Amino acid sequence: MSLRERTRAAVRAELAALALEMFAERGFEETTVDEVARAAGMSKRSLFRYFPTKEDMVLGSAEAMGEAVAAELRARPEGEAPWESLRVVLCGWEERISSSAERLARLRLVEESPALHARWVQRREEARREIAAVLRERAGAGAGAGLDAFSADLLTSAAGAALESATREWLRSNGQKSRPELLTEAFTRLNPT
Amino acid sequence: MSLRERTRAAVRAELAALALEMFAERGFEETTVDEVARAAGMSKRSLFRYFPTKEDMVLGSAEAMGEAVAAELRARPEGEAPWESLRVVLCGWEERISSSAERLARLRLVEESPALHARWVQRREEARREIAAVLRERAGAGAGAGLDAFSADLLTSAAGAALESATREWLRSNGQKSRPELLTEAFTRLNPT
DNA sequence: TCCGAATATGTCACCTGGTGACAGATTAGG
DNA sequence: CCTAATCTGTCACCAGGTGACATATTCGGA
Repeated sequence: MSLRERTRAAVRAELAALALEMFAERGFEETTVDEVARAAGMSKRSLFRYFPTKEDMVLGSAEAMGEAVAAELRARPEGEAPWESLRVVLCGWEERISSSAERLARLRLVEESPALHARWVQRREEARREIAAVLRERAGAGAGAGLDAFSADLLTSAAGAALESATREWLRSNGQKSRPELLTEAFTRLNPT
Repeated sequence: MSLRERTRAAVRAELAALALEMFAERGFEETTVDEVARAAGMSKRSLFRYFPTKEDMVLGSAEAMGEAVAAELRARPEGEAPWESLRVVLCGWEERISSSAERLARLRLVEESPALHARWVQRREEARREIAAVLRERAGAGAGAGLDAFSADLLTSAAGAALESATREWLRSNGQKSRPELLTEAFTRLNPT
């Protein structure tokens, strides 16, 4: 990575942190992009050169997740049941991500702001599509081989529901409960055939 | 209902039909509110007096559904398992709604336009919250009495996933398959404990 | 039938998120 | 140090909404 790319990424991270702070304090809708820009010492136009939309200042680059999960899913053993694959990959992902105070603030913000939540769900939907495609194209024999579109949709949507419920419960516990455990519990209760 | 309210509702329905037609033809994002307004022979401002947002011209008044489902849910027998209650109510609802060509067009539009889909999910999320509250406040004994917040969230989110998957499969079949049957299938496969 | 009050509409100005275009400042890297 | 790539600000603009105010329409009662 070149120096320019690194500085750019650093500035972006700084801007995201600033924006998150301001949004958490004064509310997402109530805070203007112009205000964030001026607090960061730059113009609205320049700020929009770092983030495509206002929502992205909070959500960050979550589009990478879908692709990564899809790749990990492809690496799972052939015979494994798709639901089990999803559980392993998502729980593993969950264990790797830090459940910091910043994450709590961000998720709370997302949960409370409808516009933000809508964007967030949209992101997850894109990821879900990718993951469903992986499940459909699965090779090999056994229960999880080459799912039809309906089954792939149902399983991935259910996994999304599990994630969502685990997140909300985590928020209710003020970040005290273990996210991986919550997710495992949700996956276990939902046991699609 | 007074005459004014009736005419207002009629005009609203006419406007919604016009908007749906225009959006289906030229795309949702590509069609301006001003264009719809002028096609309807009124100003942008007046059009916005019939619909709070552009998206509502397509989605209509879906907020009534959440409340109605919640009410029906409250009327289910005390001992019934919550998942079964959800299945019965939602499938019953599905059987009552006409699966017309217009509905197909609307759902296709919603599925294809990200902004529209986001709004739609948001609506369903509001309904889900209401329904989860009903499940939590359930009286009586048995498996479904007084669910904790996590269980209520998980079950309602899973029901949402079932609805979503059934809808997408219905769209893939060009409206040929039976929505109630698809929904029943989805509910049966997802069998949370 | 006519009048007053409620309601619908149009117009205008304005805000916010977002984008294209262009000019000038900055800086990486040879 | 020089040049080319990049960053930045400014300005104009678009689309979705909203508030305010004036005007027209229409409903319901006298």
